[in-house]
Amino acid sequence: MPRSFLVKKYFARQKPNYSELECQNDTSQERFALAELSPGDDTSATCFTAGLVWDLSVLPALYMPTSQIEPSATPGPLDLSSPSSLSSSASSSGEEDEGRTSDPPSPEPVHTYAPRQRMKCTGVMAHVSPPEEEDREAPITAATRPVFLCKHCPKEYTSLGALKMHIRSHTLPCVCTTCGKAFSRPWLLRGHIRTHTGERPFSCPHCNRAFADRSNLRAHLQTHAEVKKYQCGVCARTFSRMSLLQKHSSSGCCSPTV
DNA sequence: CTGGGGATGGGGCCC
DNA sequence: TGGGCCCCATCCCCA
Repeated sequence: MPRSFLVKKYFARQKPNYSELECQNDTSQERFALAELSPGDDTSATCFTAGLVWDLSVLPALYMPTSQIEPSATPGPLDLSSPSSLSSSASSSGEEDEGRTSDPPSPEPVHTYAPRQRMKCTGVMAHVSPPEEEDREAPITAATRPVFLCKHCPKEYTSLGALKMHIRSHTLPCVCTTCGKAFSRPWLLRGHIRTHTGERPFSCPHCNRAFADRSNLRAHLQTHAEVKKYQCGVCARTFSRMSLLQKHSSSGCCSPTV
């Protein structure tokens, strides 16, 4: 269930000093440009793409030996003087999203509370796992299929694409020009930019309340539902969010969950 | 304490 | 193969 258990837990818990987002794993050789990313720092190689800032010095560096990373090869400061691009293009991309908003959540089955097995947050992968980690389904047969290892953390992937996607969560190449916060994916940044622009392209058909994020609208729609998505297996009470159900369960209505 | 909004992360899927 | 998006999930904060 928790998909963000791997990295950057600190991200949500504490408002990070974004200038410290560099290499939490302290792979001392690996020095990604994010270290230089601070609000207003235009010296890092960044460029605008539809309101996004891409740190071009990061991406190519991911997949080459550090010895090949040539600092001088990174493009010099690009033209960052497009202040209007932030809000305007952000809204345009938001409008793209809006075009797809219209599929309201179909009637979804009510989920009874059967807490899924929480993946162990060990950060230890199969090939280095102690034997007791056999709870991992589908044991990896390292001998028969390629394994792509993240050099920032112990995670491993069976496809390069998946690994590249994962590595972005370390390098955070998408940087907000307003506050300097970095994200792993462009659309995450777009969503973040909406917090600056106030754009809320997702509106509730029931109450016209607007949201900047589709997921939040979806959660909100649950509040309109008579029967909510998450149901207590003991008292049959329903909740709009899993977290509420979990609170409910752990607060004594039902036998405490583990 | 509960319910809900805001913000964010990541895997999977589609093009 | 990569980018974009969907969907689910989580955490924080506030009323």
